[in-house]
Amino acid sequence: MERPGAGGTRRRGAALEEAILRAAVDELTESGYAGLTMDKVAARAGTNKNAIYRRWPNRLALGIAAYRRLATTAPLPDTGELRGDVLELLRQANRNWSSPYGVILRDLLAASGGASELLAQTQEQSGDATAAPWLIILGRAVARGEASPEALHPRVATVAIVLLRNEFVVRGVPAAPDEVIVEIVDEVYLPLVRRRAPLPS
Amino acid sequence: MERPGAGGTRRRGAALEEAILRAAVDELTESGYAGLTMDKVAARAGTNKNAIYRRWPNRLALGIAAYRRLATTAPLPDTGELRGDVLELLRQANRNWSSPYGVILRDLLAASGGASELLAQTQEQSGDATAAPWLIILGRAVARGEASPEALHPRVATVAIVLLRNEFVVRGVPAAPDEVIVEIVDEVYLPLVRRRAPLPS
DNA sequence: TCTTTACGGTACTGGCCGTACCTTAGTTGT
DNA sequence: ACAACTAAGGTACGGCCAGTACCGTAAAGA
Repeated sequence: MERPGAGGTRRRGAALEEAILRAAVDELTESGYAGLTMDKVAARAGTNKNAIYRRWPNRLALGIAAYRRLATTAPLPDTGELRGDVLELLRQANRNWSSPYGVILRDLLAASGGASELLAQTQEQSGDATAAPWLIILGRAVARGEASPEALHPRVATVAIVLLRNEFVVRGVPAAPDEVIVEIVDEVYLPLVRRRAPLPS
Repeated sequence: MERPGAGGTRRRGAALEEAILRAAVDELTESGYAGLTMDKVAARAGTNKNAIYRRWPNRLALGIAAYRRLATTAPLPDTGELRGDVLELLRQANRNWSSPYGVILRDLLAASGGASELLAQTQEQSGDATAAPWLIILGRAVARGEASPEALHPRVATVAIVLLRNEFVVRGVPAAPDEVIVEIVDEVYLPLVRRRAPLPS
């Protein structure tokens, strides 16, 4: 459909792989994972399904490979104050998950049937990758005396982002309103990490 | 395949609907939503796809109707102590979500594409239904002086169950280990609801 | 008994995944 | 320069499944 230098040239190897992947990414963003069909990708890349199946074993693998192209990493905020950092991290995630990428990610997770050996290292997976930025900004907050050292625990540190993710899991597609984010921060997260209450009597 | 009184009897109306739904439930528990095909349900109910499509517009609707049959409600725990109640509620949810039902629910949620008008009132949806039991056991805890009145806020009250749900969303199928539940309770939930820290200087 | 309703049977379209097989062009080694 | 190999292109399937169409026929109601 769109061979570059039309005529005799026949693409091979990396060039063709690149074209396929680019076509898959386009299909994914336009039609989502449900609309990602092997025939359409092949047509769009100006090739046929053979070339795809020689590189990826099935549709899911292609979908995941294409998704990896979309995953972006934003720089870690550093506003000098814990509340600002937390709000910014949450708003980044909110934007990201409410974009088409978030929908695609959910579909891929569903398609891989929970047993996400394939998705495994797609960022946001593996827990560590999720926890890392939170531990960093919390570490800075502890140094400033804004947070208690006991908060430097993955389960505690990631509470805010987990609550936000829940909004997407339970309600569907659209972005969480900013009030929700503020509420998570002020009603839950900051009270939790600031100073832990002593055991009662 | 299994008409009850074989021979001349032809089922109609409610009886047939019941048989279809029962067949769909069986298929759903045996093969999950992915394995729920209209042909198999029809065969299993001893009828054909027409009878199904006269009642439900598509596969998803049938799947949801069948799922509703599986959703069970457990009685609210009342151990006389907040920690015990919380642990019990979480363990109930853990059992439920790690059973086949949890997998099916996730598939249905994914298939309805976030816009879950259909799933809407399948329990565990609509927020209120989720928050209600937590507000009740927290209310008792507040009366006993075990928790702070500020904790009687849906966002705060449901933190524990949301964190547990996250375990299922991020990691896949299997049950969360009991240590995770205990950690959620002791590291996050109880510190959060007991006594809120005052704003720092 | 006669009419209406809805079930049963069957066949079909259309979409899509994944595979097979063969032809042809580009690449590599000699 | 030529041969041998590798990988792309073309095309045609098989199989599965959702959803639709049509028709004969049993049950329910008047």
